Amino acid sequence: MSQPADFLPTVQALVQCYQAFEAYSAASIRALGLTPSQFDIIATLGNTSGMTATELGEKTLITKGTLTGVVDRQVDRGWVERAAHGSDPSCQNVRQTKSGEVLFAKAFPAQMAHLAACFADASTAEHTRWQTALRALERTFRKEQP
Amino acid sequence: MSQPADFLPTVQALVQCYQAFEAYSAASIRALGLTPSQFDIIATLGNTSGMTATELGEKTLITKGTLTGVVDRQVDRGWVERAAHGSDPSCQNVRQTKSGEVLFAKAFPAQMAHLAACFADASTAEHTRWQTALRALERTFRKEQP
DNA sequence: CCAAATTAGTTCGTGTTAGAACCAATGTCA
DNA sequence: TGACATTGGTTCTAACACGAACTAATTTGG
Repeated sequence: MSQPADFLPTVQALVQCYQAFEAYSAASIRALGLTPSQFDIIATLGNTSGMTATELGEKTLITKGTLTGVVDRQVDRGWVERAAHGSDPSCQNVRQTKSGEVLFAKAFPAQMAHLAACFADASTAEHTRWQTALRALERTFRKEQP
Repeated sequence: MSQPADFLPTVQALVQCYQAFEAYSAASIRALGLTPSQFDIIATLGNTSGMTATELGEKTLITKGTLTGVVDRQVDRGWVERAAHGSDPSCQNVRQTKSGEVLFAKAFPAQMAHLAACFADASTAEHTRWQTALRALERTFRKEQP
């Protein structure tokens, strides 16, 4: 049986790594006047013709109850709009407005540049190692789920 | 210069891995009738004679503004208390009550057992790989900070 | 010895979060 | 065709979350 002494360092390393990423990433997003969730929506909707709220929730990992509010606020700001879904009238199509596209065109490259800066001297091999390790660890957490 | 195509998969893997951990971990914490933050406080304060709010915030990575509210609610529930700090009267000593200790004694082992379950067949070598990768990735995010 | 900078906590405003209960429209099956 | 489950969204509640502004107490400098 696995002991806390074995897995706690792993869990702590994961949490600290994620927090470091969050802090680094959020700093630049906030500098753009956005929250992380708002950026997430804008980035996901950018260069698409919109999608249903359910789809948007799946891609951004925001639950549907939360999504209603996040989208509401973006509608208020005029960045996205809810339109009727072509085929299925019970769905809606959430998509960016012109002003949302302008914001996307400014914010997305800025954020990519910010992230690129800290990865400037990471090799391809290193990225491969990271991805392999992270995916294996993710499977560890998922395999126990129903 | 680093391209999004290089580092985005890494970032996505990190976020998805963390989300998987959060979901797995939070499920069992909620089953105990606690929130992740509440558990964090209880676990950090367990088996100690208390600490200052600042110290508690550093260990749990909860910012001080948030911490006031989280501790308030635990005081209401009778799990922790704010006492005067021995030496420095401008500090306080946040510590568990008897009832908090009872909760810790029940909740902490339960959560450790839950985590142990998913790590049951992870080798020591695998933990080492994970920790090495995560710490290197964390440094990547921190080295750019002021 | 007093003014200015620091430190520990609280308060406040805005926004995010999960989950449960809810509603309306659609689909299923007897 | 009519009860019934399913699906897509919204609403509600309780709890976090962060940053900024604030208070009170302690240091530090001159």
